[in-house]
Amino acid sequence: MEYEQLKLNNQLCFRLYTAARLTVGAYHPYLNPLGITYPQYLVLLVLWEQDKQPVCDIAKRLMLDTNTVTPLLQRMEKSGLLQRTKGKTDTRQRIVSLTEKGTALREQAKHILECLSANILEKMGSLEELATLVPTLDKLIEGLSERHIGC
Amino acid sequence: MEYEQLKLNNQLCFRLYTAARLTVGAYHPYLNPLGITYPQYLVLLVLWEQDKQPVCDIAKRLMLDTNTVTPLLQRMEKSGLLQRTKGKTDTRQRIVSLTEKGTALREQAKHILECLSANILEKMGSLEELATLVPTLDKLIEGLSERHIGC
DNA sequence: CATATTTATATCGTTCACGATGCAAAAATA
DNA sequence: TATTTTTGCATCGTGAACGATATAAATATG
Repeated sequence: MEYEQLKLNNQLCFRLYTAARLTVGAYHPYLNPLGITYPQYLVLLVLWEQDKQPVCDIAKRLMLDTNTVTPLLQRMEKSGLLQRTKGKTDTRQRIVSLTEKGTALREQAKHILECLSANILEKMGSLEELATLVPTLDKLIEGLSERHIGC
Repeated sequence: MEYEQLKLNNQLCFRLYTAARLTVGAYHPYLNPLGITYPQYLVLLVLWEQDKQPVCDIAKRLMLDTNTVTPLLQRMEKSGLLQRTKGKTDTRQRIVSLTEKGTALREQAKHILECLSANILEKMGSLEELATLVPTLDKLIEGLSERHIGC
């Protein structure tokens, strides 16, 4: 079977790609009413944990480059979720801070994961099995993230 | 811990999203020289398994909608990898068939997975561990794919 | 102190994803 | 057969991702 490896069903990456797409899609019914997208939700998660971070730190946290994060933040600023102010010690930096609206969303987002979990539990039977993915995904991510994002 | 669930590190979806991004990114050094992107590679995988399929079947196989697949195929047609001809029995259909160029790429793509595996093995230590992801990802995908893509 | 390098962010172009919508052909139903 | 519904594909708009490149400020080096 010379081309056995070239079968779609033999490819882990396709599964990751699909699982990620579908999982992000599963957030849509919950995020759409809040007026945010999944990547925007990720930014909010980071800022809810700690407000007032430079673009760079947010990017590092999300393992994204600034050329992805900057426009994302600009859109979020335009929709009133956050503000970007010039850094004081380092004027190159842009400090991102939540607005009231951005802060308030936390309350509404609090139950998303519960709802989602219940939803998936119903469809998959078990949540524990999903939890087993975590350590391996973390190893994979660590192994693949060796491209040094500057900062 | 009222907001414990809203911590980035507690979220499986973020891991899937990141792992998928990084894994697709790992294909880049191999696909870029061939002049194709990862989604285009997926289309080729499908067509290499079976040539001359309607758009719909390809979309179903990749679990994507036609509004994603159609432009993808159009770009691939423009770069000479495939052709889209009107179906004979059903004139609504567009039958997608590989060109010589598209067929020939299979030979060059044959070793990508080996190289990639070696690469990841070096960074992660084990490939078996990655294989353990597969059944769980499949269950997750099946659970989440209940939105009926027409066809 | 002057120059070179690095760093933080931004801009641009291309390619996905995907919701919404449109349209013509096929199939189902009246 | 006439009409409705479904199906297969396409188009449009928006928001990511990401490679390449630019710019100014900070830092390192001469």
